[in-house]
Amino acid sequence: MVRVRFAPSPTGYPHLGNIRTALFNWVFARHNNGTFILRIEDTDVTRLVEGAVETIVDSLRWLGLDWDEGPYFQSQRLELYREAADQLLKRELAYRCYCSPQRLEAMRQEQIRRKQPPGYDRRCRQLTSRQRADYEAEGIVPVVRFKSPLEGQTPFHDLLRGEIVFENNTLDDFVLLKSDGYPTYHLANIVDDHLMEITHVLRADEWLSSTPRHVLLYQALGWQPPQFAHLPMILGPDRAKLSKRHGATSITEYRDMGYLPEALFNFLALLGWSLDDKTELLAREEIVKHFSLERISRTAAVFNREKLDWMNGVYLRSLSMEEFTRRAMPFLERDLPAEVKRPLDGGYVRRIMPLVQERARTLAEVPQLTQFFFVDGLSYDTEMLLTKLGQAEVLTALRVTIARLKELPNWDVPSLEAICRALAEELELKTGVFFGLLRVAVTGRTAAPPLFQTMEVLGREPCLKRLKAAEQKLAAT
RNA sequence: GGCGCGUUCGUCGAGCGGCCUAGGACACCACCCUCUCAAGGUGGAGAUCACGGGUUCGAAUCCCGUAUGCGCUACCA
Repeated sequence: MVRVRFAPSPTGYPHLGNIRTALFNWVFARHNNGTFILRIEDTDVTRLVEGAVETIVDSLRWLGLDWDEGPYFQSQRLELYREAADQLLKRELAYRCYCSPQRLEAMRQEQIRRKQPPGYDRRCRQLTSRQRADYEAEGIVPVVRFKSPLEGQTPFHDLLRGEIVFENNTLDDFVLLKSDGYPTYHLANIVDDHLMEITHVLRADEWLSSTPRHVLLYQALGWQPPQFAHLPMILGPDRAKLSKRHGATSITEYRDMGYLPEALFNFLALLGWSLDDKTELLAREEIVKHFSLERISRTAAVFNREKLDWMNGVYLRSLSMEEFTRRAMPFLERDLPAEVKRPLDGGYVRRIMPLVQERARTLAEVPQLTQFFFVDGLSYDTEMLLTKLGQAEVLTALRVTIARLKELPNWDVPSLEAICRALAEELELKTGVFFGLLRVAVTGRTAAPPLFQTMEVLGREPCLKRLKAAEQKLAAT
C-alpha cells in the first residue's frame, strides 16, 4: 500500500516548484491506488504567513489534487515530537544544549572567517549534571540536539539517484527541539512520516543533503525509514532556486492570469517527467495511468512560460464553445472597462466567443481581444486609417460604404462579404487595403477577428455608427 | 571553505553500448492558406551530447579525473 504526503510549510504561497512536488506525489498515489496525505508543517512560528494555508488548499483544489487524509497540522501535534525527543534524551542519543544564539552566531562567523566548515562545536555534548543544573538555575531554556555519530558513514538509497553515502563527520549535532517547544523540520518530519506510515518520500532535491540526518534519526528511534526519491528542482530563468524574486510565484496567480488548471497540470507533469520522446499533450488520466518514478528526470528544469502559453492555447481551443464561454465570462466581468454595463449580456457574449477562442492563449486575453465589441466609442489614431491611402480616397470609400451598407437587405456574413468585395472593385481598391481600412473603422485595430463575422455580430447600427465616426474624425483633421 | 547532486539545441525533454551523420516540442525564420491577427500545413536554422582520459570491435550512453551550475551547510523549511 502506497502512502505519500505533500508537506508544505505555510511560510509563503505555494509556487510552481512546490505544486509540482504535490502533483508528483498525487499522481504517484493515484497510479498505485494509494493514499495522498496533506500535512501542514507549521513549526516555525516566526515565519508564519497569514493566509498561506488557505492559498495552499486553494491551489491544490484548483488543480484537482484532492487529498485522502488531512490536512494535519504539526502545531497540533507538539506532544508527539516532545515524546520522541524525550526518548532520545533518555537513551542519551540526544542532549540539551544551553548555548545562546549569540554565541552560536559568533562561533559561526569565526568558523567562516577561518574557512572552517560551519557547524555546532558540540560544547554542550558532554556537560556534567552539575553544569546542567547551573544553566537551569540561570533560567536558560535549552534546545535538544541530536548526537550525530563522530565517525562512520551513512548510506541510503535514493529511488532516482541510486546509492548515496555521507561521511558522518560532515554532520553536526543539529537541533531537534527548539527552545520554544516546537520541533525542527528534521524531527517533526521523521515522527510524522513514521506515525502516518508514509511509504515513499517524494520531495525536492534541496532535501537530499538533509537525508542522512533523517536516516540517522530513524535508526536512533528504531524505526524503518521510508523510500526516498529526490525530485529535480524547478529553477527560475536565472537558473536559481525558485523564490519570490522570480515574479508570479503563487499558483493562484496563474489561475488569475487565465491559465486552465488542466493545462497547468499537463505542463507541470512534463517538467521532470515524460512519457516518451514525443507525447506532450496528456490528459490527467493518461498521466496517472502511465506515471512512473523511473521516467522522472534527474536534471533541474527552467520553467518556460512561453511553452505554457502555447499549451494553454491548445487546451483553450479544445474546449467546447459553451465551456470556453463559461470560463471566459469571469475574466470579461473582471477586466472589461468599468464603463461597460454589468452583468454582461450572455447572448451577446456567446456570439462573440467563437471569434476569439482560437486567438487567445490565456483567458485573461479574452477581454483585451474583444473589448471593442463592448465599448461605445472607439479611440484610435486616425493615422491608422491612412496607412495605405490618402485622406480623400479614404473619405470617399467610407462614404460610399456607409451608403451601401445602410441599404443592405440582410446583415449577415455572406451579404456583407459580397457587397464589400463588389465595393472594393468599384472603388478600384485591393480587397486587403479596403478591408483593412474598414477593420480599423469598425474595431479600432489593425489586428482583429475576421471582418465580416465581426460586423455581423456587432450589428448594423453600431457598424454604421463607427463608420460615420471614422469619416467625421478624418474629415475634421 | 566543506559536503551532495547535476551537466544532450535558447528552453523543456528523447536516448539507458551498435537503430544517433542525436529524434520530438516551445520559441525563432521562410513559404503555403488568407481581408488583418490567429489557428493550421510544409520546410529551415539551431547540440563539436561540458572537457580530458580510459573500458570496448563499437560510447551521448560504462569508469576515472577536471571544469562548471545548483543545492545544503540556522533554535528556516
